[in-house]
Amino acid sequence: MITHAMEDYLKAIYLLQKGEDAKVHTSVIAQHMDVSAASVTGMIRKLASLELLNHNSYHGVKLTEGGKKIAQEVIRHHRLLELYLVEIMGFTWDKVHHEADKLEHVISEEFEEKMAEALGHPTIDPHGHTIPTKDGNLKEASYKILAEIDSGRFVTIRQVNDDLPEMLRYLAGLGLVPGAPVQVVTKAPFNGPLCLKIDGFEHHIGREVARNVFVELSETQTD
Amino acid sequence: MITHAMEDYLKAIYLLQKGEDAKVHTSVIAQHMDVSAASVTGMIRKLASLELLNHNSYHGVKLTEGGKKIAQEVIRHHRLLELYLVEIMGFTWDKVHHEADKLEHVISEEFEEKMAEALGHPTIDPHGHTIPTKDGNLKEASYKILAEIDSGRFVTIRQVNDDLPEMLRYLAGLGLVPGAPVQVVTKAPFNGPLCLKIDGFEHHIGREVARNVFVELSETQTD
DNA sequence: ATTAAAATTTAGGCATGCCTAAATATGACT
DNA sequence: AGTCATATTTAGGCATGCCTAAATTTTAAT
Repeated sequence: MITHAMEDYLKAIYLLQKGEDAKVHTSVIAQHMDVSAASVTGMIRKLASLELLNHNSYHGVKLTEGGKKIAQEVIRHHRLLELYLVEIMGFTWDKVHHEADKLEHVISEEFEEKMAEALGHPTIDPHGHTIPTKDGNLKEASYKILAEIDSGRFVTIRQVNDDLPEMLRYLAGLGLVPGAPVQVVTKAPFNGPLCLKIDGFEHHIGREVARNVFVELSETQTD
Repeated sequence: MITHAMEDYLKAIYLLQKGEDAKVHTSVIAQHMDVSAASVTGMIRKLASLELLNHNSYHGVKLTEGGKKIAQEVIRHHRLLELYLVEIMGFTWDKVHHEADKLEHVISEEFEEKMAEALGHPTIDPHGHTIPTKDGNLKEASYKILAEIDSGRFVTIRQVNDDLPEMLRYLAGLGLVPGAPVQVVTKAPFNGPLCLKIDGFEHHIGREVARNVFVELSETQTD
């Protein structure tokens, strides 16, 4: 029996397991899930006994195909829910992460299908993350971090971190949402703020925010 | 902190506490929730310590105002969910009880409000049960049991039990849904079947089914 | 290679919520 | 009032999932 806690761990490990072969360490999981390292070790033992991951003691874990499949299903639930809550129910994009975190564990496959149909089988959630397909395909596009873009470049916003409601409200107020074209006008030194031209207006945002926004370089354009 | 299990107990006790002052006994709760009597005693102790109910040892329990309030909120969630799943998402009415039983504990107040708005602040769920108002008003109409209606009488279907998916599919196939006008043509003796005239056609249903359907007497009519 | 710091695991504990078996209280009948 | 069946509670146990503190392993630095 897969419990909600197990699903949460599998999801976290999947998302932290950036490189396909990279091992994920206990401490990283513990920090991401806000539990003690000892708790992570305990859960790892349980998941390993169910062959949902392989554990190399003291050297991290790696999901098996079975573990990956469950993680992808949970992530599909989560991202479909986020989009459904925004598009169909009228939630603002800062509230949906928390709501989806609870709902993702309890909805049925039929609920998932009804959402997918209502949304026209979407591929991207409100924050720009790829929605895994039903058969478990998840190719996360790898975008660049806005904070690391050179000044002068033109970019398109592609993704924002979804778990910081206040930051999401701030970003929405600036127009920094997926799809928005933006120019990095200047970057102040000593980790200073970025000056961005968004929709014709200049805004200054700190590096911390800029590290939570992911972009794609545009063809250089003159506007 | 109110756990999901506590919410389930409070909901069950509320629904079993038919008369306003009636005590609900341990064994009745145990049977309704499919757990042992000992488990019920344990949970009762916990709920009593939180002053959500009063426990008169060996003589049953009675919800306090606080306990009632929580029960009503859970029931409001459940019934709004059932209607939302049917009306907005396109579920059939036999599937929604199970889905709502899981969702009712995890949705936010905002989720509840969005559903109520989308549905136009409804008062009745797909099976004919009253949806408590936000301020906790629940006047359950008391209908008559179809099995106990005298032959010859005209009735309107008002309510059906929502937790037996197969029976719900059967009833829907017959047209025995809330709002349907029906005549009890005959009742076979020795707990035999009822002959009903529904939408011009005669159908024969067993007593067990007829005990799960609740009706209101119509003005006697000639049709 | 030794040692110290950091990461990880083990050990033991706690709350929740379920169980079975045993003890106890209630209520109905004689 | 005494007896017995039934209902309820108490006692003790188990799985889950978290915790802290102690022991152990790894890794990095000298």
